[in-house]
Amino acid sequence: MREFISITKALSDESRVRALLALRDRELCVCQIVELLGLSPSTVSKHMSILKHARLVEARKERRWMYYRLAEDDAPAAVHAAIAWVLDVLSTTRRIKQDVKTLKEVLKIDPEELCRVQSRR
Amino acid sequence: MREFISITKALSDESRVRALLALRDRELCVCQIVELLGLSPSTVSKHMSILKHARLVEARKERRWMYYRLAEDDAPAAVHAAIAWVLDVLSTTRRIKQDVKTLKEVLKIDPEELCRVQSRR
DNA sequence: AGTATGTTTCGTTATATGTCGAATTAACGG
DNA sequence: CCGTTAATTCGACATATAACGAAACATACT
Repeated sequence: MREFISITKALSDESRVRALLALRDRELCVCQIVELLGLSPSTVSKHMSILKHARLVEARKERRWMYYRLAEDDAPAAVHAAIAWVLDVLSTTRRIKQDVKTLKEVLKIDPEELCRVQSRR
Repeated sequence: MREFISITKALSDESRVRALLALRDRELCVCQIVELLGLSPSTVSKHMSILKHARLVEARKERRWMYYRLAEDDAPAAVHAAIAWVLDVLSTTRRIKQDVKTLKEVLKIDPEELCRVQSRR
């Protein structure tokens, strides 16, 4: 039950759901998610840690960057079912389709360049 | 997206999830759910209205009683998928199995008698 | 009409959550 | 080492949520 509630709580915020769906096709580093959502790095970091505690995403640190990706096969069955449900229900919504477009632009920018731009704001 | 978040928010509270699962096999009136959850009638009423707004449950008034039941076929696909997921993940948990037992006892009591007992507390 | 009963709404309170900016930590580059 | 940079943690604030009891509402019984 605890595990289930941690999943539904994680999925009960629009920004977190958008972040989760953004990881559909590839991993992303925090600054890329910051760019997509338009939130502060600290807020995004908090969101990602909530998704991670729910085991919906996994993380990997490489050099200075933290990469997040969707949960893989070692995650609980409840997590896989949740992800499948989210993808099924939301992939075709306006908001998520817009995010796909935005992401395409974000991915064109070199991550180092992206972080540098953000730190100047 | 709005619809989806209303579903996940509804499912992000343990009492609401327990109430939802209690409706698995039959409709229940508010006083029966009150008895199961051990919360005040006003709190249970609020919970049920949140489940109803998310379209996870439907309501029917008969005489003095308000009966709630699981959403039926006319509900959105996202709702059905959510209910299927919840049932699949939680039916076998300790808490829910205990609720099934408690419910069996509650159902033995005539609803009128149950309400009378509650109003004396 | 008047009273009892089942549920909901309202007002209040305590706790939880989302957000930011500042401070801190971790990793790299000179 | 020391400064730079990416991310996280901390502290603060505003808003949202879960809970209750009191009041209001709706229905039935006499």
